[in-house]
Parts: sequence; structure tokens; C-alpha cells
Amino acid sequence: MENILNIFKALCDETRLRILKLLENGELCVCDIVAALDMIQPKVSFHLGVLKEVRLIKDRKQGKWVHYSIDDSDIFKRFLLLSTLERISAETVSEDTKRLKDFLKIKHQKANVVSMSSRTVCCGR
Amino acid sequence: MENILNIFKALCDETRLRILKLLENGELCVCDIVAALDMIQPKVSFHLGVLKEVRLIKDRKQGKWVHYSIDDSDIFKRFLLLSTLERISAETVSEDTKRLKDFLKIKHQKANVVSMSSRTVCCGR
DNA sequence: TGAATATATAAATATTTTTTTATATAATAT
DNA sequence: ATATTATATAAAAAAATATTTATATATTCA
Repeated sequence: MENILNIFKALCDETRLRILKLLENGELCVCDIVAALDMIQPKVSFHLGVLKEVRLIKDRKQGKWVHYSIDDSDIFKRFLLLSTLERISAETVSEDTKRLKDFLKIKHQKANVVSMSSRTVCCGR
Repeated sequence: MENILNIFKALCDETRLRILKLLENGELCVCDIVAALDMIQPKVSFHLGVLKEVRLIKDRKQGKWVHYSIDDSDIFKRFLLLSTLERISAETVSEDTKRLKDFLKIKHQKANVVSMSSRTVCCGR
């Protein structure tokens, strides 16, 4: 019971569903998600922690960055996520996707300049 | 989003999962559930209301009684419930099932006496 | 009709969860 | 070394949810 209950507790929050929806298309680092959701970073970290705790997502550390992605090692969770996320239309999260797109664009532009000047910037702050 | 979110909000509570597990074997009236969970009646009514609101369960009124049962008119919810409830072992809810069994036994005994003396008692209080 | 029973609802309280603000940690760059 | 960047965490405040207590409604029974 404990287990399935905690999965639902992790899924019963709008912010966390938005995060999962963002991760549907592949891994993102924390600052990507912060930009996409337009929320402050500790808030996003909190929700990532909740999702990670029940293993709906996993993380991968690389230098200063932490990349999060859907953890599809469990077949039940995989199916649950699949059927859940397909019930959230792209339209519903269009603002998030737009902000993410814009952010990644600028980030990659900077990364190019950076690779020439040998700096390493993610959020450009 | 609203819709799937509210389904998870309804499912993210232990009492409500216990209620659903009880209803797995067919409809029960409120006083059956109150006895099985060993909780006060307004608390049970509150949780039944939450489940009914998102149409995970439905009710059927008959005289003084209200009978609740799983609402399986929606295929997604049906599947979700099926796969959820099978993840809650009978062992986990054995106390609930025991109390329910005991309660129904006494209730039916009374109902028999009652049918002879033409009274209508449910909870015997 | 009046008492008893089954359930629902409203208001007050308690608890849990989320959000914010401040700060810590760890990696990289200068 | 020191500053900057990315992320996490702790503590306080705010918001949401659940629980209790009291009461209302509706049905049946005597």
C-alpha cells in the first residue's frame, strides 16, 4: 500500500505533472526546468526531489549540472506515466514548452560562443 | 490536466485506497464501510464524497441507505483502479476485511430476526 | 405524529504539504 | 585563492487537506 500510495502522492500535484510532461521528450537539467516552468529554483528542486524519491524520475550528475529524466525501469510506473502524460494535451503545457524552447535556444547560442572562448555557462547568469 | 490531476488527488490518500479496496468485491453501504474502517461516519462520508466527485465510485440510494460501488464506466479509470488495487495485498487490508465480515454477519443475523418481526435495521444501533 | 436510524454537511481545529527565503555545498573559471 | 554558477537543503510562512464535533435532512418505524 505504502508504495502505490506514495506514487499517487507524487502524481497529485500540478507542478510535478508539468515537470513529467517536460521530461517526456528527454532529459533536462534543473535550470532548463526552472526556465520552462518560470518558477524559482528551490521550488523546482523540491518537486524534483519528490518525484525522484518514488523513482518516477532519475538523475545524472555531470559537473555542476544535474540532469533529470523519466525513470522507466519499473514497468508499472512506465505504463502509468505513459497513460497519464498522454492525457495531458500539448496545448495545456504550451507555455512551458515555449519557454523551454526559447531558453534552450539562447543556451545553445551561448554554448557556442563559449566553446570558442572556452567558458562553461549554462543559465547565463 | 485538471481531470487527471483530480483523479490522482483522489487516489493519494490511504483511507480512500482502503475504501476502494473494500469496494473491490461489490457494493457496500456507508455503515458497512464505517464498520470496516473503524472510523467515524462523517469522516467516511467525506472520503466517499471525494471519490464520488471524480467518479471513481458511484452511489445508489435505497430508502435510508446509500450504497457505494466502483464506477467502471470509464475505461481509463477502470484500468487504473484494477492495476492499483492488485498492488494492495489482501494482507495489508486484512483488518478491514475482518471487521467487515464480522459486521455483515451480525447485520444479516439481525435482518433475519427483523424480517420476522417486520422491522428494518441496518447498523443495529 | 414522534422517535430512531442512516447519511450528509458545515464550522472549527489539526495536520500535511507547498512555497518562500536564506544559506550551504560543490564544481568550474579567473 | 576567490568569484561565479548550479543545485540542494533547512527553517519559516502560507496554503491545502483531513479530522472532529455539532447539526441537518430524509426515511422508516412505532
